[in-house]
Amino acid sequence: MHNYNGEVPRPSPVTDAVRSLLLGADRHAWALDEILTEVRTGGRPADYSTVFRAISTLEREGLIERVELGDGKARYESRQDHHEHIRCVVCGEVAEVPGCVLEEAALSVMKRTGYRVEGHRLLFSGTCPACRAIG
Amino acid sequence: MHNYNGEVPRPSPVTDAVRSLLLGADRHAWALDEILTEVRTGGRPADYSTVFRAISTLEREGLIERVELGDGKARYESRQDHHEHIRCVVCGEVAEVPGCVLEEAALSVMKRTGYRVEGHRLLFSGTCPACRAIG
DNA sequence: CTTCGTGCAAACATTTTGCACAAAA
DNA sequence: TTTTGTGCAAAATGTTTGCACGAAG
Repeated sequence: MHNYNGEVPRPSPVTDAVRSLLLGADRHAWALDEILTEVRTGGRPADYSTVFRAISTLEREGLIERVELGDGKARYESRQDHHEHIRCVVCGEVAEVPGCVLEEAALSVMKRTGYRVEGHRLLFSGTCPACRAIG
Repeated sequence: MHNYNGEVPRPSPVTDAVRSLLLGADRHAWALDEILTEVRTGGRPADYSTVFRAISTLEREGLIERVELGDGKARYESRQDHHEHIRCVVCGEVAEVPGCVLEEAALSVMKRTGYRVEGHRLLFSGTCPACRAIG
């Protein structure tokens, strides 16, 4: 494929794989090791550092966003299709909360803090159905 | 001071200092190194590991809570006086958002995910007044 | 004598960077 | 020949644990 300058980009299989994974159909927050595993499962040998650099590029381009959900590992997800998360306090399983409940809260926050609000990240915690069934 | 059993607890200056810092008047989210610095500033030599263990104890007792605000460092704060945070995307400065805007969202989340909601953590991001003045 | 709080150092986990090489421009 | 994507290894950062000692019960 050609870019705007008519130049033919050099092939970058690992970076491309990371790109299509995070911006593809199944969009959610991926940890670095999960991305690596997924890329390798796709038949492509890849290195952690290469995945990291691909992620850094995507982040710099503003296509993805770093998310921390409380387990000490950074995750990354597409900046489109904004949604919140909920994590089970028992097993750590993370699910997504479709929709957004607080776009309208921004003004209130600005009044209270003086910050200009440009985004938010909301993490619910609770107990998932499976853990509720067990415990 | 005596406890319920009439026993005299052994003095634990470092742990006590951490305790009163996080549960004291100036309540906000503290990173481990900030806690260590603060304790030492208070005139008490202390070790990182001791602070860590004090934090672990407080967390196990349910008095404080681990919070991750996106800069790769864990923070801890009192579980009382619940509030949200907002972080400046330019300088990283973290401020608190007084009040809570979404206690009522829990039911909605439960309906959408099937999780029983037991808590939440909301992090706004934006630009703080100082960075807006500079940039 | 036993227990507990602490410091020191090392182990771990995760993220980030330096370096070299091969393939593509 | 120069540039870029990649792998390998190591550094850097932050969290957690093992061990020993000394002070308080």
